Amino acid sequence: MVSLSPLVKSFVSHFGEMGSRWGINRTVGQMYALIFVSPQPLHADDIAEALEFSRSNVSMGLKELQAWRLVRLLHMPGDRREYFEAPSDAWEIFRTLAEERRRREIEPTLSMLRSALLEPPTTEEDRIAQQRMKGMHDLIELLSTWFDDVQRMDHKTLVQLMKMGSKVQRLLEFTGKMKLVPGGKASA
Amino acid sequence: MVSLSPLVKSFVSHFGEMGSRWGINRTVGQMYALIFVSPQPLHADDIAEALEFSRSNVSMGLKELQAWRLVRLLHMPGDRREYFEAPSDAWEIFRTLAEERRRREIEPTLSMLRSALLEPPTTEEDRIAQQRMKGMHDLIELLSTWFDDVQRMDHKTLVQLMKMGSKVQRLLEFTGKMKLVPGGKASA
DNA sequence: TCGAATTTTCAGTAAGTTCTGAAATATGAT
DNA sequence: ATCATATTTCAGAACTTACTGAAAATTCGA
Repeated sequence: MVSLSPLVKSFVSHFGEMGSRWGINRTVGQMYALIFVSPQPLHADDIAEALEFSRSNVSMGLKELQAWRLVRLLHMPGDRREYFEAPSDAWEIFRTLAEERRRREIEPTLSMLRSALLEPPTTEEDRIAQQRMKGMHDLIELLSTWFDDVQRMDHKTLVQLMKMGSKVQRLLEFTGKMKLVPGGKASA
Repeated sequence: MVSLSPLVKSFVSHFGEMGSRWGINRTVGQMYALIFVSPQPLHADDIAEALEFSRSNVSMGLKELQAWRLVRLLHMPGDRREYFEAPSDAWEIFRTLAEERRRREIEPTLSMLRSALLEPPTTEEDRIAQQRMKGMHDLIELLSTWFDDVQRMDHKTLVQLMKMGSKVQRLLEFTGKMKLVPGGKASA
């Protein structure tokens, strides 16, 4: 794969742009995109050549992608270079991204908020500040445990649920009249 | 408010750190945190003084926070300076953030993918690349419309749903046996 | 309309980050 | 153990972004 098709080129460069809006940098975004669309696993020199990056930059980038768990390292029989591939199942990618972002961004914030809320407020200002922090804390925690739960659901159910969209509201209203309630157990 | 309490200080500086992991920069993150916990609306000089930033930096930062719709501009009677406050309802903030990120990050990617998928593939490589792009496109679209729907749901239902977590799965299995199906209408 | 108060713009600099090439290190076949 | 191949590290260069102070523009009361 010495030169990229226009299709792949535009995908790769879009990921470059977008990558920098996320924490990931431009070249790392491009590397990921390239690995993602590649039919075979790639090794570092493939990537360096295709994207015209220095070999060392590719090495760093691959380290970062591994840290995000967005690429998998593998070996080809009779070749001692390291090859990389990206999971092609979009759900798996989404879950990985969500988990990593949560670990890096949400958890630290939650623990900061928790410890801030333990401090006894000394002034009226602090009391109000804590009140707002509590609102933020509670929402983050709610979303966070919900996400945990949802991740454990099976794939098909999740799609079914999403496709229902807000129709689920009617379902809840309806079952609210029965014994199936949050925290309870289904029974007709 | 000439000096910040330790409580507010640590909240503000945490948001500084975190801000830079998001697209928002350190000082803008701090400005937001300060406005968020402040009992009263603040004007630019308050912020510049409290955080020791230049007045012009504060002006830029406020512009950015307004662009993100994270702060609201308001006026105090008999004072022509501009005051800013942040919505204190965590749900509202979450919704705003989600909408803005979607507009800035998701939509452009979706439209790039859509146009990439319209190209007739010329090589086997491109065919595979498009297949992967399609997986990504479909997931993003599913999540995206789902999010739209959910946003339209009322607040209480949403909390109820989240608190159920994966128990919703049992509910779906259960109602699957009745006439309430995705796309259909509830009926006992 | 003038002028004081306030906000915005912008060029220049400071700070931060990304990328490279060269050197160092690691790996595995012989 | 040696050598060829592959990967990593790292100091500095190139680039990008953030921040400031000074000047310009805007706003509103008198």
